[in-house]
Amino acid sequence: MKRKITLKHIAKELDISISTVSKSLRNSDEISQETREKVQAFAKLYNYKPNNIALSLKNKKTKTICILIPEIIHHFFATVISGVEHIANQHGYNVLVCLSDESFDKEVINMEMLANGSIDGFILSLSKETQQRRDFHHISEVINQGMPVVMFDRVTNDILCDKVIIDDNLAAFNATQFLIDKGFKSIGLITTIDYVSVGKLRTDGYHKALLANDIALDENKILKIEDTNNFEDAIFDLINNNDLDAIFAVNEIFAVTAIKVARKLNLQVPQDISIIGFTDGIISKYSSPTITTVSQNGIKMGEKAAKMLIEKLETEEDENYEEQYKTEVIETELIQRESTI
Amino acid sequence: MKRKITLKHIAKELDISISTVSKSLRNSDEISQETREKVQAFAKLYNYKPNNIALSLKNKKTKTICILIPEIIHHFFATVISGVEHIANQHGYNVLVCLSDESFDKEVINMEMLANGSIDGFILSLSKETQQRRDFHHISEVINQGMPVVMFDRVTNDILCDKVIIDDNLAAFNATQFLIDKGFKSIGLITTIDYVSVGKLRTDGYHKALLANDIALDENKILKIEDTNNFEDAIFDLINNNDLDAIFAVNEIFAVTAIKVARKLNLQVPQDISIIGFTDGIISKYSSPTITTVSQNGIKMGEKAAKMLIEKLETEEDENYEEQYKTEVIETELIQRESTI
DNA sequence: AGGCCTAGCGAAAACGTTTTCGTGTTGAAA
DNA sequence: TTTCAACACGAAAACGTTTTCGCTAGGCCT
Repeated sequence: MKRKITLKHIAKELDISISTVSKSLRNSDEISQETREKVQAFAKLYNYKPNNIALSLKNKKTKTICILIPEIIHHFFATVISGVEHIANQHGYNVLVCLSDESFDKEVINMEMLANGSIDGFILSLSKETQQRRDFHHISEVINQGMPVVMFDRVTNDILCDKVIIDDNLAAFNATQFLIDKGFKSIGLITTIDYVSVGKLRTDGYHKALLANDIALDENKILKIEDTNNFEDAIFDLINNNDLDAIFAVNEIFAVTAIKVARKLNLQVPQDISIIGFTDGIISKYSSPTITTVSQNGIKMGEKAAKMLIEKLETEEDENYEEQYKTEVIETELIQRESTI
Repeated sequence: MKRKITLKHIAKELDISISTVSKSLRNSDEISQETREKVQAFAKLYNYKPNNIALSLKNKKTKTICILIPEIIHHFFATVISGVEHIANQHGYNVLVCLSDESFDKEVINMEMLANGSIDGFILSLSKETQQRRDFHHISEVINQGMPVVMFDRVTNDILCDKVIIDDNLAAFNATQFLIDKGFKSIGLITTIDYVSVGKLRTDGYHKALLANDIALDENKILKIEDTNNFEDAIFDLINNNDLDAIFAVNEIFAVTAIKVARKLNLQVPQDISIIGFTDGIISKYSSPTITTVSQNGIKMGEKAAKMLIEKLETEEDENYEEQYKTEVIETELIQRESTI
């Protein structure tokens, strides 16, 4: 078991000072060619690699960013991480993944733990509980300490920072309009309860589309799901009690479950009822019928968020540039598949 | 923007030495009650938190582990990360996620980058390319430096370290036997090319089951897929050219595609043909018909791997305990759903 | 010969901790 | 009065770097 070799070891072995070793390795012209070569050869031979922790302490930069998300077993978040990792890697950054499990406390603890020099910045998406409480002190605290934060997807207006979102409202509007254009008038909505920001925005988009086309809003045709574990019966009732000719669901699971329920009710998709989902995940692609959906490009969101964060980190040097926060909107796309006519 | 406060600041402000501050905060009885309280109050007021990097440098422990996987947009790996994160969090560790993108080079670079004190240990699953090359020098090097490594799922016998696997061979045997017990004799296999370790093991299990039941092995009924982007036609040919009454697929995607192809060929699943998949992911659960599958408990694997790694890290103190490597086998389960009769 | 410049190197501080080992001041015992 | 222990605290080393600033020796110019 070879222990890691340090500058000190090299210095002692070659009988020169630590400074000389350090400078030789960085090819400083303060040091003679001869000495440089000697040191570099020795370092290579013993496979010297600088200790990152020491560097971090010295430079006050860890070259590590944290992505804090509600959960990871979720295709969308996984794609975001993938995008973040990709860009981070390109710029020599590592990615720490932290999970809040949709819990406010875990979110707070994680942020406090890491705000002590462990990382250079945060990319985060709010937990449900945090959105419900509307308590964001932990985030503003971190920002106040001078640590850059980029929020994505589940964001809040209460915090000033860089953000990456999709236009949930518009995307939902377009999806609903798409259904209306097909001639449907009785369009159901399967959504989440309002405190989930994106759920609310999508619901609003649905409203707007109906309004724009003079279709009366019927609350009976709107299902707000709270318990994400058991909602099949609720969807059953929704479809059974209303004479729907189309459904807009705010996520994949709701959409695929709607298809399943429709089949139970002897309704053919898309012949008898059209269904549109949200999030172009693996389910939409492989379900049968495949699902028409609003694609929410997680990879792009992750990439954008990482780029914004890293740019902030690298330009931070200039003390005298003034803080400017941007909100980037990633465009969505309606991917037509088999679940709509 | 409040800059982070350090021991030095507190010392200067209170006009005492750094040592006294440090000791006071750790409640050392070397320091008078009075001083301790004063310091602690001050620290609390200014929200002092020790700098983790400095601690890491001092303790030569980072309380961070890295999970290095081929990709993250893959339900199984996401569940493993989730399991790892869960246990790591419980023990006060952070999780760095690194992606090899199935590339040997990226795997090597990542490991070399992090083996310089950035992390305390690795949890890893080999990239395809690494398995193909059978070049594991980067891993043995890291182990030689005294850094604990736990491999999971895609492992190799060429490296001695802790491992967490499922019994792929047995699981495939059982799945095939399950089909045989249903009375099927013409069973197709959709698998990967042999250098993917788990693919080979599952193929072997299929062989064994046929052998044990005196069913002749027919190479025509075995499809080895290399290009994971375009294989639908290959599956079409497999089903079309052989009179299969069942199929065992070594992953979800192959299974769901087989169902789709079967439907194209006017074969009803499961009435005309039964299909079993591998990996209990989101597709199996939500496809229609839902897919009978071998559940490979990713969460458990992640948890187990994290537990093994952390145990090694925490007991490493005792220099004189001798290295002992274990291989843990996580049990699989055949989850019966609608794709088999 | 004296002065100055430069090449080549080393000492030391700094990053923020923890910890070991003093050191000075008490008060009490001898 | 001397001695000694206990108490309360500080100095400094250590972790592994980078970087600023000095220092020395040699060579050149006047």
